[in-house]
Amino acid sequence: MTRKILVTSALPYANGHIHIGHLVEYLQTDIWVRFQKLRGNDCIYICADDTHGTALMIRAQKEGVKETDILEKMHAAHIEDFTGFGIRFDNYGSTNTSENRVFCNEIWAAIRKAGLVDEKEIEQLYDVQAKTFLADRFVKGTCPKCGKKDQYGDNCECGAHYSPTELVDPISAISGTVPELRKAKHLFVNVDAEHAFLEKWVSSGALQPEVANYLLGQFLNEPLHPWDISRPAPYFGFEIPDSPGNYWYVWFDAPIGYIGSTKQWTDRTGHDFNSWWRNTSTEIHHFIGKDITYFHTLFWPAMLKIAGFTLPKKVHIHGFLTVNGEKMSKSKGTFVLASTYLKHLDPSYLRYFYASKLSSRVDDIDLNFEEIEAKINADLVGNVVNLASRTAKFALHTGLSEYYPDDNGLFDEAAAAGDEIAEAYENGEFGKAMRLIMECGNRANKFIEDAAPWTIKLDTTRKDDLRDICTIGLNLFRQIVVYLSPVLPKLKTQVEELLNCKIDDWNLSKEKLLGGKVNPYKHLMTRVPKEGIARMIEESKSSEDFAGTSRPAETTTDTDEPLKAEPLTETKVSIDDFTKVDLRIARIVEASEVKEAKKLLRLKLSLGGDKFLNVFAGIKAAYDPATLIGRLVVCVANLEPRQMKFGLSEGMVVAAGPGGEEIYLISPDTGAKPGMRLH
RNA sequence: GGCGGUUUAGCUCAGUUGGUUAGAGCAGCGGAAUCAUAAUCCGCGUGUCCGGGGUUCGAGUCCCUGAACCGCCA
Repeated sequence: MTRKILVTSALPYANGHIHIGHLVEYLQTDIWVRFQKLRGNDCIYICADDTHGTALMIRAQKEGVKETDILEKMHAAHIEDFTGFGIRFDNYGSTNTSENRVFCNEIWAAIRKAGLVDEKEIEQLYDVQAKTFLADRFVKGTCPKCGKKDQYGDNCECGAHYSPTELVDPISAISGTVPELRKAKHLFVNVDAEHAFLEKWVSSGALQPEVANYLLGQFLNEPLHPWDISRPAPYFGFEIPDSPGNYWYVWFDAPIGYIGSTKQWTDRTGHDFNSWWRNTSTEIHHFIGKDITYFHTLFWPAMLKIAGFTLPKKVHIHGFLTVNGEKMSKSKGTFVLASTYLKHLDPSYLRYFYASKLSSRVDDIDLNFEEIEAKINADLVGNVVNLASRTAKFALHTGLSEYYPDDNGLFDEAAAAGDEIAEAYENGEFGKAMRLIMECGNRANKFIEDAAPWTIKLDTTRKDDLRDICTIGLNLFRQIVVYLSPVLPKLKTQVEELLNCKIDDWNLSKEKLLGGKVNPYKHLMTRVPKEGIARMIEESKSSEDFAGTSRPAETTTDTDEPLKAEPLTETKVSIDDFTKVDLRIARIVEASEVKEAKKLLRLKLSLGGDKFLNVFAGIKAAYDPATLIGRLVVCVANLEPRQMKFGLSEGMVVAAGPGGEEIYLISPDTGAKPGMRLH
C-alpha cells in the first residue's frame, strides 16, 4: 500500500549559515525521504527558514537594514548550501509568509475558542537605549548565588538557575547599558488542559522510548506550566490579531511554518492541502535535534490537536555532532560551514559517513577526520566502487550476458537482505543498513577474487566465462547501488549512465540486468584527499562568518581593477537593441563534464514546463558539476544555436569574471522562477 | 537536587524475547594476489561486557546497589 508521508526537518534560523552540525539532521532526513520515494511512497519533504525573534531584529538594527533584507539573503544562502549537499526539498519556504500568518491565525483562534488563553502581567528587564525587552540570553550580570561576574541571565557556570531579574548589576548585552525593570502584559496558553492527551500521545509510539520516558518523568509527572506565548513590541514577528502590541513568540509560529510551507507546495503543484494536514491516514514525520524536544513533543502536538490538524506519526530525535570528540570549535577549525566543506570535499563523503553513524537513538555522533577517511576509503572506494572498477572494463566490448549465470546464490542472498536493509532504513537505523550493504559488497568482492576474471581474460577460449563473471559482478554492484541510492544520489546517477539503466525503484534490487551495453568506466568516487581536509580546517579557522552574523553593511570602496581590466564599452545601445537579447531565468537540471574539453561543462537548462536548452559553458575550472544541479542561473535563450564537436549548444549562461577559476554565475533573488524574462 | 540516558577489544560500535567457546569494521601483525584509485582475498583477539550483590540450571542481557560520564529542568 502506498503511504502518504509528509516529512520535515527543523527550520534553520535565518540568522546563521548552515554548518556541518546542522547537516546531520538535513542529511538524515533527506536520506529517509529518498528512501521512502524509492519505495514508491507518496512522500514530500517540507522545510523553511525560521525568521522571527529578537536575535534577527537586533542584527537588522545593528546593520541598519530591514529584517527582510537579511531574510532574502539567508534564504538564498541556505538553499545553495542544501542543494550542494544533494538535499532535495519539495518546498523550502519561510515562516515570514502570508500562508504562515493565515495558519497562525487559525490555530490561535482555535486555542482562544477552547478558552485556553490567559493574560498575566510580568516584570522583565527592558533596554531603554535599544528599545526592547531583553530575553534571558541578552542580559549579563553577577550571579546572585555565587557572586561570579559576567554570567548569562538564566544560569551561571556554578550551576545555579535564576531569573534575569535576580541578577546583581545586570547589563544589557545589546547596548551595554543598565536595563530597567518594566511590566508588560503576556499571554499564556494553558497547555495543561491537554495533559491527558499528551500523556497518551507521548506513549503512543510516536517517540523513541528514552524520549517518552524523559517527558513522562520530567514534565508530565506534574501539571504543565502555562506557556508564555507572546512578546511585547518591538518584536520581529506576527502581531497577535486580538491583542495589539503583542507578538507571537517565535516558537509559536516556527512549527506552524511546516504547515505554511506545505501550503505553498500544494498551491504550486495543485495538490489538495487537506489530504496532508487534515487526514489521519497521512503520516507526519518530524526530524529534530534533541535540544528542541519539548517544543515539538508537548506544545506542538497540543496545538495541532486543539486546531484539528493531523498529529505527528513520529518525531525522530537525533543527538548533536561533535568533531574529533569535542564540541565544534572555531579556533580548532572544526566549526565547518557547509559552503566551506563544499569547496574542499565531496558531499558524498559526509552523506555516507553520517549514514554509517546514525541510529534510531538520541546519541550524539562524532565526526572524526581520520575515521571519515578510513570509512570512505574502505567502504565506498575499496568495497563498493571497486566492484565496478574491477569488472566494468572487461565487459566494455561484450556487454552483459543474456542469461544470468550461476553465482552461488549471491544475488538472491543480497536480494533477500533487502528486506532487512529496508527495515533498518525505515526505523532510522542507517548505520545498520550500511553495515548490511557492506556485507553484500564483501561477498561480491570475494566472488570476483575467486573467479579471477583477469586470469580468464588471458584464455581466449573462455570469453563467455569472462562475460558471465562481469555480469555477476556488475549485477551485484548495481544491487548495492540501489540500496545505497538514498545516501549517494550522485553515485546512483553515475551508475545509471555506466550501465544504461534506471535506478528509481527499490524492487530493482530483485531484478537482474541482462544483455545490456556497458559504457566506458569512469572513476565513480575518489579516495578522501588528506589535503582537502587540511585546507577545509584551515579555512574554517579564518572564516569570518562562523556565527552567521554577516559583516555590518558599511560602505566600502570597491577596487577599480575589474574596470581597468575591461573598460566600459563606449558604444551606446538602444532599448530595442537590448530587448533583442532574450534573457531568461533557468534552472540547471543536469550538469556533467565534457571529458574531451578543457573548459566545458554540458548543462541542461530548464525554462519551465517541457522547455529545455542544452548548453556548453566554459566554467569547468570554476564549478563542480554536482554543485550546479538545481541552482538558478540567467541564460541567453535566443542565441543562435552553435554546433560544437560535442553537440549542439543552444544558449549561453551569463557569468562574470576574468575566467579560469574566477567565474561567477549570476543568481536571481529568491522568488524568481525558470522561464521568467529579464527586463 | 530532581529527571532521562550512557558505560562491551587500542578506536567506532553490534549484541534481537536471558541459552554453547561475546561479535563486526578500523588500526596492528603474517601471508596470497596484481583486475582495480596503495584498491582485493586469507589467517591472527587472554575483552575483570564499569564495580558489588541478587534472581536463575544458565546473566553482557532481568532486579537491587554503588561509581563515572553526558543531557534536560519549560
